[in-house]
Amino acid sequence: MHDIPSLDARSFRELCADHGLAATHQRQMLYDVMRTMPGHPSPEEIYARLKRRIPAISLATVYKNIHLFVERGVLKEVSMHHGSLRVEMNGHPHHHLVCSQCKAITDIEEEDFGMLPTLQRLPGGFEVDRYAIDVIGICAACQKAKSS
Amino acid sequence: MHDIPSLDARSFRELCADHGLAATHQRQMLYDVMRTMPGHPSPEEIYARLKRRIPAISLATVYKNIHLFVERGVLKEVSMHHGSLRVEMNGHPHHHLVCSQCKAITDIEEEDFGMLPTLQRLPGGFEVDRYAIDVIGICAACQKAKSS
DNA sequence: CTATTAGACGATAAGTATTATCGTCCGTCA
DNA sequence: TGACGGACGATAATACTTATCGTCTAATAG
Ligand SMILES: [Mn+2]
Ligand SMILES: [Mn+2]
Ligand SMILES: [Zn+2]
Ligand SMILES: [Zn+2]
Repeated sequence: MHDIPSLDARSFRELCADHGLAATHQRQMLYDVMRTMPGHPSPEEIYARLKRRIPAISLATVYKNIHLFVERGVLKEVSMHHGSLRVEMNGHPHHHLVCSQCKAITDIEEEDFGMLPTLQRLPGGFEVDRYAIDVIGICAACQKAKSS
Repeated sequence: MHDIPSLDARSFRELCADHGLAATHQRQMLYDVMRTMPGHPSPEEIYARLKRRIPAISLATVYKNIHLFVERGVLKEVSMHHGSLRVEMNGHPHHHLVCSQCKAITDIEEEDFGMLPTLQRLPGGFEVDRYAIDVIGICAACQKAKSS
């Protein structure tokens, strides 16, 4: 278990430049906080942490910039099965195990997953970017709870 | 283009009995309205149609019974990429093409899709029910719009 | 037949998540 | 040193959903 190193200002500026964004202090702190949160944290959770670094930050700014990051392709949205906005901080290509009981979401790396469906042709010329696969089922914890 | 035949009261009673639900008039009309709506209609859209048949119906009743149908397995929830509750009325096993530009969602039948991923083993004994696959990309309309 | 009771319903208040608005501030560049 | 445009924070507003509660209804027990 090693800490995720902080992104330095230089690389963050580059990241922003690449995506046509102004590199503000709030954005860098937001991005950095998100990078260090595992799983798929909610805007509120992100906001709570970010506030420790920038007490004056506003929740609206969090929402605005998460959306901005998603629009510009810095982050991917992964809003399924939650009641709120989520973004993907796991950089590896991966999919999700979704427990239909407790709604828990677990990452599963693409390489641990088996083969991808090989799609030959698509209706009306749909241009594929990627596959997002949810494995719906019951997690181990909920199985145990049910059988008891 | 042929109309979807109305579900008769007898079969609806059976359906409800199978799932441990009281077969009320409101529920039958709700189910019947939903059956005849293509795609993934929102609660509001369903409510609007249902109101024509039962002017006194309440939106709360729509929500309550959609949730009930989902809980009891009469319907499947498919809340991805929308800002609101959606259920799947397409009975065939299928997946979705999702345009990342305009957010349009199109069904794609499982058999038209290619093979399913063959999952060997699952982390910690997750019990698989089904796969929900979203093909993320750009729809034909948005491609045309972009290139123009 | 009543009386009882367990949902089911409709109206509506409340709650959550999200977005829009707006006044202000700050860094960049003429 | 202004002027400008984008970003920020506060907060009002919105959209969606759920909780509450009084009433109704259909089935059941007496
Ligand atoms: Mn993930
Ligand atoms: Mn569908
Ligand atoms: Zn679970
Ligand atoms: Zn599109």
